[in-house]
Amino acid sequence: MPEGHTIHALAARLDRAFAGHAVRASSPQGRFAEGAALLDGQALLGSQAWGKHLFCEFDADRWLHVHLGLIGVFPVVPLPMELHGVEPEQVPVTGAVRLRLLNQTHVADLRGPMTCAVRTPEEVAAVEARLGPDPLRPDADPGTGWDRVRRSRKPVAELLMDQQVLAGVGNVYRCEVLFARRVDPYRPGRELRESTWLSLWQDLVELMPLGVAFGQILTMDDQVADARAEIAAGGVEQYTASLTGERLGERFERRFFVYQRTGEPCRQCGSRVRSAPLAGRTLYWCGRCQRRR
DNA sequence: TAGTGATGGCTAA
DNA sequence: TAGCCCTCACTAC
Repeated sequence: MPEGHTIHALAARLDRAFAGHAVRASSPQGRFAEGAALLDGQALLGSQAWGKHLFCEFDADRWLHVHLGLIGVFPVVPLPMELHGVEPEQVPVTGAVRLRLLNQTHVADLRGPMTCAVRTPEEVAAVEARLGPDPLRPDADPGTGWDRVRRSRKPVAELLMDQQVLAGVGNVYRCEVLFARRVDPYRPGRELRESTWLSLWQDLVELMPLGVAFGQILTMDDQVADARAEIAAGGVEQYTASLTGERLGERFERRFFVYQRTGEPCRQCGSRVRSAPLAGRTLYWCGRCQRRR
């Protein structure tokens, strides 16, 4: 279930479990045997995310590059006490594990990724150069995304999903922020005002860190307020650190403005939420609230 | 128990 | 545009 917030949280989890020490790497499935051999025994220096791409820096200028795609998973799990410090082959494997990272206390099994490769620093830079600004990165500049949007005839809902325009935004965030700002999803990028683009960007900058902190996408005003209050009270750091899998411990009820609410009444105006395919995924929107003005 | 669609996106055609 | 990665949650039977 990877939009960008998932990958940022994953990078932090990997670092908490593995960074700073040598890691055992293997490919139980066999499809990444050569790459795993390059990483095996090297120290993990640190992990970072750019949009939906995960980069883990190992010793000797070796970078693990992972993209989960739609169906990939990479849970980081504490080893049961009886398996602490055992040899890698003694830790049971279930299913098709492309890459396993293991140390004395944790195991991380990567399954079903779209991309799993060992890269050079130059190759990592080339991947990052193709990506647009990531609202979760402090160095991100929304202006580079706007340069593409303002010249494009494509619908804004398609541009929001284009990783060269914005890195890390997936189908949930695109539908929800377009609704929140009452933007017609079919409005061509070149007809969008810059102020509208910046308001969409600002919403993402404010909402996506909540996704990282709580492990789920939060967009509804009341849930966002509750999440912010919890962060202000200082209770979230421990909560985040305890997250291991993707769906463990959902703190908030799953609830959105329009996402996956086809045919249900719009929470704002009561008219039916509509849906249609756009850019390869199902777009959800309110035809009345998001009418072009 | 089997089938299906999904919070992606690359490659081949 | 179809295939693919081959997981996971949910639904129909």
